[in-house]
Amino acid sequence: MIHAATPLRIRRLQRAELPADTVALARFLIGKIVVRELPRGRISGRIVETEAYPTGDPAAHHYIGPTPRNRSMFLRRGHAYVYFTYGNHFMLNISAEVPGVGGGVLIRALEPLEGIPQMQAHRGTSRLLDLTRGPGRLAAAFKIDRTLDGVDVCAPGALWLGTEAKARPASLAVPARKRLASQPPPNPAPPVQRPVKVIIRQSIRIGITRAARRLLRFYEKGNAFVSGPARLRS
DNA sequence: GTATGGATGTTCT
DNA sequence: GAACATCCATACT
Repeated sequence: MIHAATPLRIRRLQRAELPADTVALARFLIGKIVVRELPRGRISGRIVETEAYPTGDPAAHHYIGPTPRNRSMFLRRGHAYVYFTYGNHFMLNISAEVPGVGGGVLIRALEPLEGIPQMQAHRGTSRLLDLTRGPGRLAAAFKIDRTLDGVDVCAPGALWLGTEAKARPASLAVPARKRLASQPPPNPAPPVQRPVKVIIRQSIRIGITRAARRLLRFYEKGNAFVSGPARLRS
């Protein structure tokens, strides 16, 4: 695959940019960025795999109506729904519909961008491919737990959604020597290798039993950070 | 590479 | 008591 190196600049997504539909949002979020602000620094990762849990889906936690656990999925689109499952793992979802209507997108895998040493510490492994491949792993790497349930991810704070900003044209860039010494460069992240062309594919969802045949999983074809068996990654 | 079983805590039947 | 939007170690092809 052809790759090109570009500097990483992230701008926050506005809620108006998010499609007002769960399935459309699941597709839209592929290639967008999850940003976690922590005292020791920023962690970020590019979304490479999602699953839609749309309104009326019997596999979705919101299917039974609002409860104390799932109420965040009834918030206006762009809020975090974080829950705990299998006795060990937190899962990060993004609410997707209008207030009072249940809908969510599960973030299943990320490609690590910034803060990799912190992710390694949180996960207890140095293996890059194991840091954020799978919903439980990425939540651990990003230190995501119940305290982030209900957070607005379209607002500044501990957890938000971003997208890659276009590199500033050289003619408009502030020369480094004119910056105050105390101000860091706007984007301290190193250049990131990324595919020039991203192909988004669709499949059945992973790990569910109800409505198991619906094609509501989206992933970046061939990306090494996508979870699941090989036939659901290619 | 794929397959299987155990561990864990919350929610639901 | 069972199920669960999972992970890990282990066994095997």
